[in-house]
Amino acid sequence: MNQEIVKKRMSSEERQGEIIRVAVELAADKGVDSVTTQDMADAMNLTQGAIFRHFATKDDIWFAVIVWVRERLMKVLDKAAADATDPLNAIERMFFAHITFISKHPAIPRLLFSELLHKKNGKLRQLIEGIISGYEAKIAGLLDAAKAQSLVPNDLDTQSAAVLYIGMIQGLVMQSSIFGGKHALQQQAAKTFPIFLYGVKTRS
Amino acid sequence: MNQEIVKKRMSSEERQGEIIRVAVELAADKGVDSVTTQDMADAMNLTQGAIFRHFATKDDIWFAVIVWVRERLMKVLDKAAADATDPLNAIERMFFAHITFISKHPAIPRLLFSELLHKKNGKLRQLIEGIISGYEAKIAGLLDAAKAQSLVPNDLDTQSAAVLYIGMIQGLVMQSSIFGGKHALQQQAAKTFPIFLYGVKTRS
DNA sequence: ACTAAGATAGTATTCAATTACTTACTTGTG
DNA sequence: CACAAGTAAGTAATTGAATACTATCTTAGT
Repeated sequence: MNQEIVKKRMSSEERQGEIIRVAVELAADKGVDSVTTQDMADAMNLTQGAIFRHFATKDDIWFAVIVWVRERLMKVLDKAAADATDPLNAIERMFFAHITFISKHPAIPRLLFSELLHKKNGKLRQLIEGIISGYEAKIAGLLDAAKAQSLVPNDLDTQSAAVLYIGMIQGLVMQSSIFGGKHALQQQAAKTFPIFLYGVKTRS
Repeated sequence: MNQEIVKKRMSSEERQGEIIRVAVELAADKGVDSVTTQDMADAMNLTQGAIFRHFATKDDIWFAVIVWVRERLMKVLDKAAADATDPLNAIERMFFAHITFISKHPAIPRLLFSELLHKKNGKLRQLIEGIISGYEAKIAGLLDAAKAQSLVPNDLDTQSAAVLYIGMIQGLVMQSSIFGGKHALQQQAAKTFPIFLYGVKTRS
């Protein structure tokens, strides 16, 4: 009648994947800091000790999670930028791709912007910093390109504009985490982006 | 010769104040979640148990801290807005007052945007939500007033602009927490605000 | 039958909260 | 005024619950 729902012994590689998946899921519900290895084990019908067959420390799990996020996010963003008609359009496409990505994985911003980041300066913090500053540089770079095409004014501080761009995403996430759900996020994002764009564009 | 540096028994009211002060201080260094009652006790030459003469639970301490923050912040913002020449100028003054406030108390954004917020939906979360949504409403209200004076276009979505405003602050804080210190925050803020303003203003 | 995944049952540590007791301040009453 | 009684703040030690990590045994899959 039922298929075997409970697949018993998995390879370590498979398990690592599942642990990452489950960790992301749980972080979305409870916040990164309060996810315990016991929670993870429960969520995948495993004992707590078994987790450590596949990761040496809990930090290693979060590290793997962030790497996973980076790969997925970068792929999404690159794909979005690829079809762009001009640099400003690339930013717009990246923005909405990012918002869609967050809608599907609400835990992501929490991971990147959590206290985890502020804790002791380990590899984890370095990794996250790299992602964020790389993202910022990418946006600033596109704005520089837009400047060359006179799409944005010459005196625009592209780096500051990139900070505003990142902040816009953070603000939207926080907003939707306080009030609405995912749907609200998309709608709100669509209304907020034009204001940013307007602030950056050259006046005709 | 010396005044009595070590004042022994304080009233519960005084102690509560000191606990709040010390909690804010420690949160700035170590992050909210990793401040223990022992840390607080150490920082004020008291035993850990004594803390609980003045607060029933640790959550109550954080609640009191947030209330304290709300009062201070609101006072600063109201004062800034009072001298304004027009609604847009009020927003600008509030923004820089806010940034200055954060420079002086680096723990504040951490408190408001920490995981604390996302944890179980207690009074704490409700309080923080109230502060943020109240702030947002205030900005949106000023923008509506600006609309009435044709300082901003009629079709501006003031609520979305307020989201962008809050996000701008978040982005700046994160930026400075990753890279520079306090000085960088002020400088960066001064370069970022005009972009926001430009996005909101009516074009002549 | 061999190996690696998983179970079971720990250990060590951290931390909020409590308890039993002590010390300092305050106040009502003779 | 005096001082005994009461109140409130502080201490020291402890408890109990989490929680990351480990050591040893068991078993499934090849």
